[in-house]
Amino acid sequence: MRLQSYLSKTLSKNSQCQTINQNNLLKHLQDGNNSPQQDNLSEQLSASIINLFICFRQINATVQDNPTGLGAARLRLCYTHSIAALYVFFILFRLAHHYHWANSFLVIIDISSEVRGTKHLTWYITFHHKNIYMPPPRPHPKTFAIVFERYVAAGKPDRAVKVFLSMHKHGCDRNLCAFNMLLDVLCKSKRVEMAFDLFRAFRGRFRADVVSYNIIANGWCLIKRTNRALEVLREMVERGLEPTISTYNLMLKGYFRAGQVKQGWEFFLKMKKRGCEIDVVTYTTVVHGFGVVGEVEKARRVFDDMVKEGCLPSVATYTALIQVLCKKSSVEDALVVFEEMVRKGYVPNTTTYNVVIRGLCHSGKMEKAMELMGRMKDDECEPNIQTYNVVIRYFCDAGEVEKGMELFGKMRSGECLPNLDTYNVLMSAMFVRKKADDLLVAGKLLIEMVDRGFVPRRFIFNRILNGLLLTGNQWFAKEILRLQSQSGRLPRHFKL
DNA sequence: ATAGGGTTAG
Repeated sequence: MRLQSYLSKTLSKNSQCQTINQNNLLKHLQDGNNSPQQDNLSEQLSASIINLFICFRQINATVQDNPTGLGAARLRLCYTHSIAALYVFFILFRLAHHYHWANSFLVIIDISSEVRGTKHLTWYITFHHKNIYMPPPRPHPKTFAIVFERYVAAGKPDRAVKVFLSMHKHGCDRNLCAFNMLLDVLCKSKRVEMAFDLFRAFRGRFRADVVSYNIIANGWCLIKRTNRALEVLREMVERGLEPTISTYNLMLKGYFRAGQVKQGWEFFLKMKKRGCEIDVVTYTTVVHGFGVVGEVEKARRVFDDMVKEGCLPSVATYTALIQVLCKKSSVEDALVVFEEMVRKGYVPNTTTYNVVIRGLCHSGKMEKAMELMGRMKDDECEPNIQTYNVVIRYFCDAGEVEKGMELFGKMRSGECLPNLDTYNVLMSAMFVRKKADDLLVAGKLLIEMVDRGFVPRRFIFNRILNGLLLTGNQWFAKEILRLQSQSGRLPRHFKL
């Protein structure tokens, strides 16, 4: 039992864990009910479990000291080892003297639904409420936002509504805030009609405020129905609610998104004429809006105008302009603006860098892109998952899989861990080359990603299997097949 | 506690 020896070793070494009764934990592992088959755990996974174990202790400790500030870095770590996180959660759950805090629940619900779908969501909430081991008796309101979102993403919006309506049974108020969160989740998933019906039915009861109206108006804008959004705004005014600057900004954004550039521009002029306090966000929206439809000159003009009118551009405004130039003009022009902003004392952030780096990659200037990536640290922003994914993708497209792998190696050892996309890009690149060694590497990547709780698509498995069988690597093929069956991704009617 | 500008390939 490798896991057990791991645990006892780490527990005796790590002072942070000594508050936990080792015997208790080991006994739990021995009777093993309810826990995943621990014999099948790979070494790496066992190590992650330990890591997670420590994490959860720390999360709970942190929350105890300071309920508002979570150990964000620690939390992020949990997300990269979803399976291990679930496992640890349940081990701790079974310990009589251990209890989870509301925030741990929040994290675990989020993780569980990512890995297992919506199957256990209701169970979690019910359990959360009833569990006598948990002194802070009410779930964090944010937990509900996550549950709403997961149900809606799984195509079960009515379940989300149901949970909302039964919130009070789980120890949480059905208040305006929760109502707005539900509306927002529905709107963001483009189920605006449903949100609107709900809104109309309950707006009196929950005393809908500016935020509710903004959410609904924004929802109509998201599905490009600006007329409906406008109606909502009118209604809002009729009911005596004063629109805020963000109300106007979202309307403006809606026009540009719907391709109604002319209306958008007129709306902007109207805002000016009526003496709205136009802010940077407004200008940024317009610059970006013109950019999307390819009106480089107009975007530039607005950018220049704003300074004259006494509104300084922000980093986001610069980012918008740079993106416009990358897409519709040339990377060189974009770089000029980039350097100009640096000269003026702005500090580009990760998004700005990502835009420039993407532009450079797109026009084949990989060295320059790498140079900028190195520069990011000087500006105190680290490359994030998007940065890595873009550069790796373009390296792979150019057939330089090694360079992609090099970056991938950096990711694994650093703060920024690969996601599903990263794995997919790299593995696809390996299939293109069809080298026997590549297939081995791809196979290892596959094992690693399953370990981390990602569920690879069926065809990825099949491709690797085909490749391995063609190159005569029967043994490895068998391993992969076993993995495929464990992830529930076997071909239909297939028996091992 | 809830909304609110800038990043994603073909």
